[in-house]
Amino acid sequence: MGRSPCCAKEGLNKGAWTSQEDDILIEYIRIHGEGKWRNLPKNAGLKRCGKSCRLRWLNYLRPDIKRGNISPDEEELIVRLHKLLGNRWSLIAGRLPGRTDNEIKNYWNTNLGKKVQNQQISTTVSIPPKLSGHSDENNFPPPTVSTPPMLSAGYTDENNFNPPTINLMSSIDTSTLPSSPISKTCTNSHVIRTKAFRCSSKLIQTPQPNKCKENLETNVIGVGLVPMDGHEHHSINKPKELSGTFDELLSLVTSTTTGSGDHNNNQSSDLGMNFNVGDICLSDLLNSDFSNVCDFNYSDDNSNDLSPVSADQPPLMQYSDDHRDMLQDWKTSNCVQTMNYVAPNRQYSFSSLLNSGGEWFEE
DNA sequence: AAAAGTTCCAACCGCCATCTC
DNA sequence: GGAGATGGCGGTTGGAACTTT
Repeated sequence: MGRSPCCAKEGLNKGAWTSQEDDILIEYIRIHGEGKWRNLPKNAGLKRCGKSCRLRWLNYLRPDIKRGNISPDEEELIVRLHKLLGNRWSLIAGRLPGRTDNEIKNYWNTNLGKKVQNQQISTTVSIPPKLSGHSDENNFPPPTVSTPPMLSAGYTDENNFNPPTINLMSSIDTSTLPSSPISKTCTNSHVIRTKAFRCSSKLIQTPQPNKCKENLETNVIGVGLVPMDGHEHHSINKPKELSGTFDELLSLVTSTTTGSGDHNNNQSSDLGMNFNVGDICLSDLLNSDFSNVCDFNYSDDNSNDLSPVSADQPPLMQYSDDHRDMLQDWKTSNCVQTMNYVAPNRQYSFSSLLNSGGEWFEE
């Protein structure tokens, strides 16, 4: 049943690699580059399965592998990413330069999994869902964050397309949340998916939304993350390729501990994972455990101020009539799919979008 | 000192998505 | 469009290293 093995197993070495084998593999890849794994053993003279060669290279021999213990910052980041992504180790590893998915997986299975499980048990038993600044008896570092990550890409020029700003603030204190859809979303969490998805870069266009036409200069499915590489400036009339990466989106969430959320630091090529909504549904992200990832502080004023506020951050969104109209537009149009909202000089927070109504994400 | 138990992690395995013909 | 090839992923395993008894 299923596929045949990737290679004939007869006569192949298994188990630990010898230094000679390592040298052969390194030398071969130095000359020929990566890829063609199936042919590599034969061409290189290795008695190994191609997959084994690939794994050895990726997990151990690659020159950019970072050795040594996982730092507390890395650990914290892993926890946060795992809350967001589940067991998608390769994606998590993509946020940790020099770390491999295998290493992170092992580290999780041997360390963090137990810690988190213990933490969750204790949380379930007696601890109210206050997620910031907690301590626990297992010495598990809490996901406290000193600086809220804030992507302020913004819009700089009507003629130069820039993505809408999404502000994701780290580490939520749900005890301050009003009883609102957002809090329900946050506390009723689950992990997005357990299986990695693969995406390819595609040009995606959607029908012009009726009401948003004035404001939507483009029709790009997604969260509107477009690399701000400073090289390519899109014309406002030009269909935009959805070239924002999942990595970039993650950087919004995870920038607090690593600084990787610096949006000027376009790392999209690092992960090489472009995403589109067909692959990574926004609703998936919303359903994920942002409650543990995002930092929202709500004012008690429920009037017009739906924006998250922070003591040391200016309001992320000035909720004006324009915004209310815009949000209404979004609700009544297919702007769920077209969130590349061109609004010069304005910033919209992700949470504000959330607050504007979960009904967006219904079909 | 040695046996037993535990932890850790490199490597293997099967499955799946994408690519290529 | 279909089938096989390929690459990549996450789950699992096996054994070395370490700790405890």
